[in-house]
Amino acid sequence: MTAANEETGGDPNSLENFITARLSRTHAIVVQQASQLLREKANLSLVQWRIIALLKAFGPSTSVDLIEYSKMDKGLLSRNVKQLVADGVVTSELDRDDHRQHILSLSATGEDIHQRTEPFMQARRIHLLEGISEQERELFYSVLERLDTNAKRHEFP
Amino acid sequence: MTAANEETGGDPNSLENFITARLSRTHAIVVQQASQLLREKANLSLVQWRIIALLKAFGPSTSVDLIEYSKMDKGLLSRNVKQLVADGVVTSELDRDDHRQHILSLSATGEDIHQRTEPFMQARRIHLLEGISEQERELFYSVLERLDTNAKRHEFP
DNA sequence: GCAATACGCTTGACGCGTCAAGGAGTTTTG
DNA sequence: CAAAACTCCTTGACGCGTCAAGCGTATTGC
Repeated sequence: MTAANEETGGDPNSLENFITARLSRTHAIVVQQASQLLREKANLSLVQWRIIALLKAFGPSTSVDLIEYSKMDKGLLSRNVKQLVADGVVTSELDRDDHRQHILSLSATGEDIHQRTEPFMQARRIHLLEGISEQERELFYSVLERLDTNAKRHEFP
Repeated sequence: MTAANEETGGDPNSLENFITARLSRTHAIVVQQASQLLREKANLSLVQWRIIALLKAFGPSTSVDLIEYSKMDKGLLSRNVKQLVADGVVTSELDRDDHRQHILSLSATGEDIHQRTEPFMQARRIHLLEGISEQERELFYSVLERLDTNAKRHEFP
């Protein structure tokens, strides 16, 4: 009824909790570190930076495109795009063929920001993956993928 | 300047973004699935369930103990404990030696809830890890750990 | 023994991320 | 060609998770 093993960091029933909690923790650390870097270097949120990176990579896109690429939430995207447009980083123009949607592109400012921040983010990625071999990374991704599908497969029957 | 490879799922610059985004995605899916299950079966949040599981595993503990075990945030813990106490799941009594802290334990109700939900959560874990060998899991954890330390090591110099 | 400091906990405020409702526009269908 | 159904996007509301301020209590150093 008393405390368990404290020295090992203590994973009692070894455990349930564990894989999800473990994932949560690393996720939090990594995201936080990225966010901090972006805030320092460019005063951008991670979401905003992702939008910029997506537009850079895929070129002018609609919201639906970006959602397809990144799987992010409609609402989240909408709010962040709004901010980026207000800041002059992204331009938004009505699609003349379909007035429901807008075509988003990087402005000159946006391109500039991307060019300035990209090196930092690249360095960050390299740093993050330090000591992890190609092979390990592959397996890591593959496990993530299996977790995805296993979790989805269980969404209520 | 145009769209990249759409068929493969499209990771353009292959990428930055990618490891963090990838982690975010799996994290979100797994957490969401767990939360849903808990809400259905016991009307508990994931955080609440973790607290219960920790108290079950480690026995009566203070908030500081729980934070050490789980690395969760003070505030988050405080709010959730408050709720659990209000619901009669957890009992909180003032430490007679140190009036700053309370000793938290599972009530009979709490024990009961744990016993009822544990099997579901265990099944979930097994299901989640299906198709992932012991060895792969080990490596997965080890990569997570390296990501942790790499991310922390980079927090601003 | 009493100020200064440290600790445990609570609270308020904020950003992220998700969901659901609804407006404006487009396509389908009878 | 008009009603129904669908699509794109915005908005409001909510829970999670983090951070910082503050209150009460313990401990330390003078």
